[in-house]
Amino acid sequence: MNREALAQLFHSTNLVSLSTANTIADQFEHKQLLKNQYLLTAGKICDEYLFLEQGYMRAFAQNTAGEEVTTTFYVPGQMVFEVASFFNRTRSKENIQALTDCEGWFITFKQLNELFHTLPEFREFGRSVLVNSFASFKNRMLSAITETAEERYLSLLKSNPEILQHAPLKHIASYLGITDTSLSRIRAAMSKK
Amino acid sequence: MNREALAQLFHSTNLVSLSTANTIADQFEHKQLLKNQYLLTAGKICDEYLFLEQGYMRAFAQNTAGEEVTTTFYVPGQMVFEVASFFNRTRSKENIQALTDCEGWFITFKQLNELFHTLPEFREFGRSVLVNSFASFKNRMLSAITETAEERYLSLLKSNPEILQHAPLKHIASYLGITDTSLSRIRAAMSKK
DNA sequence: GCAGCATCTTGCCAAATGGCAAGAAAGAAT
DNA sequence: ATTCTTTCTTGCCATTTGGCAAGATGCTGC
Repeated sequence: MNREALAQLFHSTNLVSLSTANTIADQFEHKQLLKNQYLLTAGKICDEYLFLEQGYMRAFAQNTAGEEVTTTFYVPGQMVFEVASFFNRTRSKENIQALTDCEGWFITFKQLNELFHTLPEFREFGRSVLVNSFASFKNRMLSAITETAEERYLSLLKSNPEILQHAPLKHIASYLGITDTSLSRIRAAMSKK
Repeated sequence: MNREALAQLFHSTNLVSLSTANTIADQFEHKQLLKNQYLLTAGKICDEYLFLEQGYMRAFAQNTAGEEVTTTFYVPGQMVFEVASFFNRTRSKENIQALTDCEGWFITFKQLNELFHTLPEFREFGRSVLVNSFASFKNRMLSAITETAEERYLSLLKSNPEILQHAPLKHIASYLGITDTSLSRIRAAMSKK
């Protein structure tokens, strides 16, 4: 993908005009990540606002017991960054890692703010990214506290089947809030139906 | 509380100057809610951006099984509104209700945007509200999928003990993702220790 | 091809949580 | 004060999920 296509993508959200989208896209730099490589490690300040073009990524944190918990899976087309660390300039509690070889485009916090300043339209884009990920987190929260593990697995299967091809079972299990053992059993039970 | 005190509060976030805070506060209108009264009902578009000055509120949604699930508790000092509905101008899936008699100050979506436009500093305030609630949702998500019900109850007890005084058990239970029966048992077990 | 390691499955049993229903306690309305 | 309603607790048992360990499968590097 080239910058022109990137601009098209920004424009296709209907949040910015094509000329604005072009100015924005000009600021982004191309980025490649190899499988297992980190975009962000815990303790650092997230400074990259990445548009994921190809590949799959995950964010994970350590819970109080010290176990790795996958908090988010990223698929192509999404913006990848750690919201709190990026905007509050605080040390991230999370890591962001490539599940497969990845390609994308990123800008830094400084650049993002400059764009926000010179192109107020772009703020709408930024806000939209934030609001939408907020909403999807709330939905996941709701499903986490009201649905069974099997139901949550089925939702994921429905909404993001590609993830299952690219992430090992244990990551999916921790994302769903269960152990890999339980997930394996759930799959076994489902295949018997 | 008067507008001057409200301005002080905005200013004390260190995100806006005192004069900006005054201009902002001038736009807010006072609001009173009686216990059980709704600020927002599902199906409507959230159009009030409310600073909660006194009292306690909750947001709740219906899960797929049709049961009420409390998604958020609000305590004095917080901004109360449904993020996705307010910013995307979509019908809210959630209800926001007063748990006790409440007082606060609100502006509409239109006013908020005008302020964002005339006082770019205020955008920082708006972004901060969004980013911080995002972060706290993520933490709750993490605790929802990795901690036991008892641990989650203890966290709530520690972080928001006032809530327990003002919300009935069933709301707290659904917020924690368990039944009121289970929560009652957890409390019984704890008091025996 | 083979050693070594990570991944996935399965059996056995334990712990956590839920469902239902009865009753106790507390509040609200008259 | 009495009644009515909501809230909270408890007993009995079912279901869901976890912990541990063994084995099976598959991938990676040499």
